[in-house]
Amino acid sequence: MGAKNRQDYSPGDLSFIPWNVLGQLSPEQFNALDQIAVTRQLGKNDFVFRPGENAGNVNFLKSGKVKVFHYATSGKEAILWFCFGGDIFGLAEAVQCGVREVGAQACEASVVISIPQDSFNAYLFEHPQVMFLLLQVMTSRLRCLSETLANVSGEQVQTRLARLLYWLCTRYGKYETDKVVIGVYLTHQEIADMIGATRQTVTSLMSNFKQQGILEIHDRFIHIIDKNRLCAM
Amino acid sequence: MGAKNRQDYSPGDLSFIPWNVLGQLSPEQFNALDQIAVTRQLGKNDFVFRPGENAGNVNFLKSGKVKVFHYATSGKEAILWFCFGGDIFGLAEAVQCGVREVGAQACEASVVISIPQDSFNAYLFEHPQVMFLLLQVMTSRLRCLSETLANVSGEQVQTRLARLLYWLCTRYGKYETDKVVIGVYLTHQEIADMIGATRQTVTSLMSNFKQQGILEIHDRFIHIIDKNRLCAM
DNA sequence: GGATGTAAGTCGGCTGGCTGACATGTCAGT
DNA sequence: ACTGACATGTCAGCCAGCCGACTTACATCC
Repeated sequence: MGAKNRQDYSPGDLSFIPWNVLGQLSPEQFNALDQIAVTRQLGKNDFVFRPGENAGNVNFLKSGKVKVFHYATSGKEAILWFCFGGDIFGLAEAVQCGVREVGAQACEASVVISIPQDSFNAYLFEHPQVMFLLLQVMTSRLRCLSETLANVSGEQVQTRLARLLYWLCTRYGKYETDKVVIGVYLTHQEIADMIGATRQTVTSLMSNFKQQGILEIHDRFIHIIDKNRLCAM
Repeated sequence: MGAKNRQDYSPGDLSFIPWNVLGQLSPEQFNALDQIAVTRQLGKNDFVFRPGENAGNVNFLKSGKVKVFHYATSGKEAILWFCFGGDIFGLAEAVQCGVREVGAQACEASVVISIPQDSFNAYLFEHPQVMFLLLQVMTSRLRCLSETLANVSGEQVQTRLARLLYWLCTRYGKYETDKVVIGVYLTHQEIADMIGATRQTVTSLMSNFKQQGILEIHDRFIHIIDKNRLCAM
């Protein structure tokens, strides 16, 4: 079921359960799902759904990048996570037939498939293996959010940024000789929204990290030079 | 499956899916579960499990009160939620065979049943209805944590406290004539840990609320007099 | 009774990080 | 080449809320 054994696990390594759901389905499971799905093409900044809408379906991201976020009353948005190829999103409200509390917005051109809630639930009972996989993915996200929450409510901004970068390394990092390239492009604003800080603070902390030789920016991508120093914070 | 219909739902009302899992099982489902479980009696402040331990089992709370929390490096603890009769906890790590990232501690004398991970997974495949219920509960908690995260990272402490009190009303409130009694006893420190603030700040804000006539304390229990004013914040 | 422990209440001082404002750099479209 | 849109970089001012320290009020236990 995609669970590696215990040796692969290190504290804070939340990629233990791959979030890519589609990639973990058997061809038969995937086809059955694909048949009840509707495909949607999205441009940059298009919404898959907005907070307040009625939730009638579940979504999978075939390609692109989608952010799932939550608005505070102040208008500030908290990014819960980014979805990449194969990720499921919008399950929570669908499975509970409620109103969307979060929004999902494409950060770049993306392809999304949507499945009506009822057919999806029926599908799950026909494929208990998939239901179990989803349980694993959801609990994995729960752990991830728990950790984020503990960080935001108990750590300084610098620490939170260091943690986020470290986490991005383990989840989206491409390892090269003596450095790690974070394979996703994030703006300072997005980073700020992920750690509960302001854009300005992120900018200045990133400059600090650059000066300290912890990281470098090339082609808008973050290269982590000294992962250990990051870990120490 | 315990899902009420849409009319019962109001924004922010996260009690939509009851978290009480045991109470939603059929007698047959419960007995099958009970047979593979080990019962444990816990005194006040006993740990069910601590952060860092290997997670080999899933727990249900039969009676009492257990808090699930996450330590920050500073030693500060973030309380993720409280568990009451029937709640499941410690599923995340068990289902992923990992190390505990959170701790679970009894706040009062409690009775817990524990089920080894392997037998529990087998049980789930034999009872897909229960697996689906867990998926609902987990996604419900995911929503709850998402909301908390958005609050902590985007709202003032006063707002966060007001939100927490409001949420406690809907989840644990006993409605009496023109007031709501929050049916769980929480110390200021615990409240602070739930909203990412300090004990002192909570104390002084609670005094404010008392002076404003929003709430009263009787026998250590919080009575909400003016729920609307709370809601407005 | 006294001792010990835990929760609640109060206050002054300090500071991390937010606010707002502006300058610079870069890209896409016309 | 010009324009608009968006990202990054920088800085002064300010304040919400943390920190540390102390007091009071109840419990519980010997």
